Amino acid sequence: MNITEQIAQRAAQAISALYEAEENPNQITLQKTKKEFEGHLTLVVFPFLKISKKRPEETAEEIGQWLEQNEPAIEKYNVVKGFLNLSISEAYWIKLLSAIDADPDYGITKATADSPLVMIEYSSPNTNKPLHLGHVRNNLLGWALSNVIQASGNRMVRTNIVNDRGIHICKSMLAWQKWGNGETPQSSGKKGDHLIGDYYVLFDKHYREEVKQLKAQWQEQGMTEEEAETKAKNEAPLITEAHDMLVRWEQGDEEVRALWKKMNDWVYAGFDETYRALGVGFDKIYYESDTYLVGKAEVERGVKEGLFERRSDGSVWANLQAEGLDSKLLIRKDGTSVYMTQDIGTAKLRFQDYPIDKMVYVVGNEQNYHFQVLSILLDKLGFRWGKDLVHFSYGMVELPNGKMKSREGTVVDADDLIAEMIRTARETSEQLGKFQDIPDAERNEIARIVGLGALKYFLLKVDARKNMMFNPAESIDFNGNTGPFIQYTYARIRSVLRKAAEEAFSIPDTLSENISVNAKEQDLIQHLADFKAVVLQAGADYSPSDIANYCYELVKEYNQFYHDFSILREEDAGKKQLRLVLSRNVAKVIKTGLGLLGIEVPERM
RNA sequence: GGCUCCGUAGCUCAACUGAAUAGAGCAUCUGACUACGGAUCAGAAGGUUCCGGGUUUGAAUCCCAGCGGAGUCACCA
Repeated sequence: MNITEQIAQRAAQAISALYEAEENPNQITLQKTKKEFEGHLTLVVFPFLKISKKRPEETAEEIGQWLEQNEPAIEKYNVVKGFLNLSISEAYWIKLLSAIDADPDYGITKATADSPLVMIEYSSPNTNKPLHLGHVRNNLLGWALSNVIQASGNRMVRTNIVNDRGIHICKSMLAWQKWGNGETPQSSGKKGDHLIGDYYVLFDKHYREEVKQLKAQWQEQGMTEEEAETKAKNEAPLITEAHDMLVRWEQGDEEVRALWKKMNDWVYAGFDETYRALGVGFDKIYYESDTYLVGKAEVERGVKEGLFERRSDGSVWANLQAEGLDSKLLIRKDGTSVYMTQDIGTAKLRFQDYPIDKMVYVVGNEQNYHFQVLSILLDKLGFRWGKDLVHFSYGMVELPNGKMKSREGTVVDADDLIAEMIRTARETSEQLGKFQDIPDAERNEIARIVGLGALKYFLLKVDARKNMMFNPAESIDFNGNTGPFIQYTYARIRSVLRKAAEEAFSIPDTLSENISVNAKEQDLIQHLADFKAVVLQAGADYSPSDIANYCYELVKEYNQFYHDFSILREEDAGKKQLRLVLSRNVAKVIKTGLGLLGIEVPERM
């Protein structure tokens, strides 16, 4: 139990003892005392006035007195209007710091065999184009979130669902057959996913050309513009060929399947490289080509059980009017499956593979409606985690000059972005003369850690729900609330500790309780103590952005403290020792927090 | 148009369940260096929390109406 919970419980006791009330202690919340006032924790007494039937000041005074007498951790209190400010004793702070210091796994709750099993799905790429900035946000959020959930005592399975089938892949395949001249990643030196993406673009280019010509031709023959355009889009030879190919794929045509496999393998090799660079990974990968038939079978079961209806044209629908939604298509009239069907199939397979207690989908907010429907459908089909599946919905990434649009070439490619971040990190460090005594291999490694840290932190510090602005120039700013700034602070702390060791300045096993603790130090200990309570134990309720901003807050405190330390460094040894213990713990907390976010920290930079 | 989300300093973002004078960074301005790591630190300035009502002892936060932006409403995924 942390100090905030402890005092809250005591305050609940105080209230029931003083006013004979039966209020449940859950109602009592303490907050950190604002800087302007004396104290560490503040109890707002307004909610209890109905029980005490006294004025705010009087009520606060009475509770304060009771706590001072009955709770040893509380040294004194003061009352400002309806706010009861409580001060925790120095002895208690030191005890707390020692406890934090003594626990090597501070902040992490390990899962046991009985812990809930949480499955998370993230990334979910299409195989017809490389990953872009939007995927980067997805991957980093997914990875960080899975770490947070795992660190709060859950068993974790990370999964990816790859959309490896459909008309879009056929387009790339067709273009490659027509104009590829047998190009391979080996022959051209291109990353596989980029190579396939290029053919997808090529298909689109030729297709649009065909549409344009046909449209003009048919307009001349007397069709209206709209008629001609629709007809051209549907009947252009290229799109017909692509459709034929999809049909052959569904029929299991050997030639098409072989080509499909070959090209998908190139893409996977490319994706793996990007995932490795981002530092994310998966325990299990699902492919839609394996799940769509399962989904269709589940839907058929639903029809038999009367959950869904088959219309006269053969299509299958779920009527969700009872839930306040429309009808949703599940199987087309030609018998092929849609997105929803595939997600149902994937869910079924996952449920077979693992005893899932909780399912988390990390998917963009443009699919909010889809997941609302999926939740209802899975529930109807009898999956026990269907009803309360979590759609961890995140906003779009926008650029200073507008949205990313593939047609307009404003898509920020993930691989390009990563390379650019590393390059900038390296250049900046060299310009600042940071790399003077460092061998080349280590320079590269530091540039990689710092560049990626900048990217990750920039994307994770923003509330996931919100659309965010990605400014490439600002992202690699090494000052302020940025990854590099936090990494830098960590490296400085390590440096302090190294020097202490060189001077044979020992850190005592137990801190004697007569060492005085100043307000700033108390503040830092408070931060450390809160880490577990506020950020980690609450688990999945807390998002990566909470942890990111928390780390930054801690670093700011440390920097102030560090500044004081330079002025007061000749002070007595006791204080110095305490400060070294603090440095060590600040380092530990920063490292843990960044680790959860998937951000590496260099020892020096 | 229906539904969902968002609107906070010039810009990018915080503010946990409603709580004290709404906080950071960037940019701007003023200071501190023969530098314990200057990728630094101290300080200043910057706000009608989109507008209007309501609930409450108390509202950026909850409710209603409006304005602005985004997403979605495919036999695409």
